[in-house]
Amino acid sequence: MLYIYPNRVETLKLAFGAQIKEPRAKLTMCGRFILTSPGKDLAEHFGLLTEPELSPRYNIAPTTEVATIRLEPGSNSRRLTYLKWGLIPFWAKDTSIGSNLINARCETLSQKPAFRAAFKSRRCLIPANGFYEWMKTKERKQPYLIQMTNGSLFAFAGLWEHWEGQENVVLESCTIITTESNDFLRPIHDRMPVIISSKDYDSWLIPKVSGRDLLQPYPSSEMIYFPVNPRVNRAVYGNPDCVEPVFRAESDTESLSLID
DNA sequence: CCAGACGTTGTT
DNA sequence: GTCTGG
DNA sequence: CCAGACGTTGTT
DNA sequence: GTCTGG
Repeated sequence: MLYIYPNRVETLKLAFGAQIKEPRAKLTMCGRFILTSPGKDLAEHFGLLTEPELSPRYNIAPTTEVATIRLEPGSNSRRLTYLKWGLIPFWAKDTSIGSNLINARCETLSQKPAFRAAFKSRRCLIPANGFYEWMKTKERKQPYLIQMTNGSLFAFAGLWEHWEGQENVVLESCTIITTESNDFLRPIHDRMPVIISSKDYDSWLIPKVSGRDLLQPYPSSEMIYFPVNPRVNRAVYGNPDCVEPVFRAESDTESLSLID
């Protein structure tokens, strides 16, 4: 029909009536994070009974399995399990909706059909040592890593779901809740993931508490961010140099050079 | 009543 | 499953 | 979140 | 532009 090779972009613009846009310099939302602490540290931080086997992950992407902390059914002990990132509601006919539900707005959790049930009774914590945001310029997408000032382990507020497909296929999945940004991140973006203070872990996980009051922007004073190696842009690339700080030249035409 | 959506982010 | 739109 | 695909027919 | 896969 209209797919002609050499001038593919121009052809597609014609095909889809695309407008030519000038991207603006602005950070986008959290859809990628890291978990690098050893299992021993997670066990300590979350009070796990057994020490999990973990290898550091420098580029955790949607649709992959992520480590989560949930309450053991029937008890209040915490357990680490892996869930697919991208929530699949129990009523979904197939799993394709999941990749759209990697985040959930905290303001509407109790109204949205996709999250309402999970918000009542299926909460989790998602351990992380940092998350990525991207600055878009005309030339490139520059990733930034956002962390606690001391680089320590923390936890996103999450929800999870149980889904059953045909032939006994069972899938458990999760989503990360977002809220308005704190003062530190607001100038560059108006949303950020909800981070739960360690003193509030039980309040979040035990669903008898409403939990609404915990879904606040985390304090600015405890956060830092810096530009990192753009190799992290590829979701399949997971080497430690993802978190390598880079010095961003003022001019877009200059290449990036490493600090240190 | 049935059919179809059910979500976020970002743009314009 | 449950809500909205027709 | 970003990267990469984005289509059909037929045949080997 | 918009959807899918990671």
